Amino acid sequence: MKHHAASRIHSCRATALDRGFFTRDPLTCARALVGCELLWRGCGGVIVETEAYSARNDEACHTFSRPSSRRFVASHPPGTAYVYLNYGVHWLLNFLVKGGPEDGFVLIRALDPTRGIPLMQRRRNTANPKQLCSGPGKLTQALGIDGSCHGLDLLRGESLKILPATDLPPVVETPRVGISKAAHLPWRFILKDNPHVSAGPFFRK
DNA sequence: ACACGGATACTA
DNA sequence: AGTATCCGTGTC
Repeated sequence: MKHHAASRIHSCRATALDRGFFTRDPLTCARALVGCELLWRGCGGVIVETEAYSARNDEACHTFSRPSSRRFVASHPPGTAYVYLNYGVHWLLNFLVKGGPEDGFVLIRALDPTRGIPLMQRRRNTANPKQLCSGPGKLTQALGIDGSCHGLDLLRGESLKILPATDLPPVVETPRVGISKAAHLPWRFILKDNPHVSAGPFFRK
């Protein structure tokens, strides 16, 4: 049986994720976020693709080469949004993981849209549902997330929320996309057979 | 295949 | 100041 978000969006989800969810290692968090529903100001979708970045010995993690990123980890609680501009073009959304065996981030790479679809279609300038959130830059544009969201605490305020998965979804792990360092690590997690997973530059699935 | 575009952290 | 790099997308 196929596992599409649309079959689950009308079922109940419990209250939003707590801080303890992000007080684990980045790989556990990245895998567990697949199937959860991300909400931001009336728009949102089920997370269908994530990547883990570890602050411990991961050359692809910002903390490896960016002092500002290490300061961010030190001065914010787990669950804080880490948003940055990549290639001068696209905002990318991460969440801080902290206080467990190792700190790090989870990059949100793709959503299966569930809420605010007309608004996301306008922001993305396309009606194609598969073009709305099928990539880390696409989903931030669709949701209207930019640098002003950097540092927002997921566990405070009501505009940014993640609701837990309603069941244990089938998750496939693959190498991370688009990085030059530590590219072999299988730290990308996707919802099996979901059509909204990003294609990526190398069409990896 | 390539253009687009800016923050960050280097070198000096 | 100048340079290298970077967790991508759209159009060529």
